[in-house]
Amino acid sequence: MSSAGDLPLSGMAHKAQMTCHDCPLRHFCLPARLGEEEVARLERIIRRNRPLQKGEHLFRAGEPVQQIYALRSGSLKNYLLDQDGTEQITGFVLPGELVGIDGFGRSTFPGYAMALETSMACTIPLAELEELAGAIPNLRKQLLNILGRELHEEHEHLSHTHESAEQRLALFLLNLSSRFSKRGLSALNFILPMSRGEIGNYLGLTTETISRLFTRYRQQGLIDSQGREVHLLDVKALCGLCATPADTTPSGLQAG
Amino acid sequence: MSSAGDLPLSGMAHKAQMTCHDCPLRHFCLPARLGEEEVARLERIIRRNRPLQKGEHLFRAGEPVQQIYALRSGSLKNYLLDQDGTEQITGFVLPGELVGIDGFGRSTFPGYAMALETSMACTIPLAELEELAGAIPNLRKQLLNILGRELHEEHEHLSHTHESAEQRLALFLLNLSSRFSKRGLSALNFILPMSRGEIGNYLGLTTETISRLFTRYRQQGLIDSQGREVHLLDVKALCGLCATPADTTPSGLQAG
DNA sequence: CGAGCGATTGATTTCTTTCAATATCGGTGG
DNA sequence: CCACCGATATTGAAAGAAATCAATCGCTCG
Repeated sequence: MSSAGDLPLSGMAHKAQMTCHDCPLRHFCLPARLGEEEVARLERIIRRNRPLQKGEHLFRAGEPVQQIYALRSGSLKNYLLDQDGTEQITGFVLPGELVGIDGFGRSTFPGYAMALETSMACTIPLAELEELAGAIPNLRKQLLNILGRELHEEHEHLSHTHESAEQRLALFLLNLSSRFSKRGLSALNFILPMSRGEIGNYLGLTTETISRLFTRYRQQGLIDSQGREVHLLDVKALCGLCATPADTTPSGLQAG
Repeated sequence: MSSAGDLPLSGMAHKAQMTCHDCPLRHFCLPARLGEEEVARLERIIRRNRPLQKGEHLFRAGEPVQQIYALRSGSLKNYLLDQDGTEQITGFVLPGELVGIDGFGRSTFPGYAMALETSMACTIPLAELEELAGAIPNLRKQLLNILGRELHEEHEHLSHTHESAEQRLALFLLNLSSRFSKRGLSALNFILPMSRGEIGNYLGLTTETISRLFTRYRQQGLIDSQGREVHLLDVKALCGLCATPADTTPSGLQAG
């Protein structure tokens, strides 16, 4: 396995760009759409955190929602704990994405955000953000955009729920690939920040199933992989997996 | 089967309350948190639509996002069409809920909204709403609240993806029950606005599985049902189903 | 160097789907 | 008013996909 292009996410936005203005993720993040002067106003309310080590929490369920976060570097998992203490991963966060937005309208966070690797986040106080959103139309718009997009992605993910394990994992890999690519990393060669178990948990499958699928993909020449290192060899075929295998007649459910 | 308390959703907010001020759903909807004068300002930008008949679309994928909607009465399903034309239901909308919010940040709606029964919706022009959200802090806050809550509910739903069919349907019925109840309808006796097939589609199960589960629940005395009419007979047991089936055995009453 | 978690692989079981055959409901038109 | 129609719902039997149970391997970390 070569390792060309396998830059870790933790390397992103690492240098001392402590301002949105200089942040390479600026155009995906909250400051997108903002003019220079507006960015400066946003920057003024944002604080930076010390880096999180792998396994550390950015926040936990039950903590008061006084701020949300934007991930600068590294990666996180969001998860809920159901009543019997089982972890349910609801999503993975890459640099430039907001964290904690499902806490809007609640006094305390409903879930957890844990670093999958060394990570840094920007802290955005909620009261100040809401106020600023009143004053800056483009910030308001961007906030709604992010929420709307997030909601739609959730819907898409949900709509894949009933597909086969094979399709779901292919979709997952392609989704990651596209997100890495948007951040200037290789779309074809990357290192998974999460374990097989975490992928399975997220997709509603077991560790064993994920492992078997990786093996099968490898045997079919769709990917090459070793541990968390993944190379997409045949993106077209992976896409093909995601589409419905055969055209099954969409029999029921038609309303007029 | 008695039919006490089985008020149809289409009866809600039916009389000529054409203002938010007089709308019984006001406290769940966008105007929650707003003072009298602010409600009046919101009202001024809202239009009412002609009623939708069952099967009619409130909007379709690809239509420009110039407005969102709030459901006044009746019920809708939201769905996506995947590339091979299969319908994927992403949610059901009850009175007082916003529709089309996953269109924020897009030029066109990603999905469809179709009436499950005769329904009425309020139309909220997006440009005006965004502007008003700039001027009214509580409106801004409520908008974010609704989006945040929606996102969280989506996460919860997602986190149930890997549970058994039995658990998922129980969760679904209890969720509906709670939403009906919040709207002043009976929590125990209600009429499903959607078909078995639509429930299955939403939950990632087949029509047959849903049908079998209804039969099983009925045999176990958990519910009584006939067609779309449902009576919850043993809410506690239904809740029990949702909790982990595993070794949380309170007493040995449960037969394998 | 040992311990332990994560990954892989195999065998078996279980649940849900699929295929197939009625049954029932709601509406329509004769 | 009643018979008929299509759509929806129910039920059974068989097939299939993924979970579960179980064992091994490999790597990282202390």
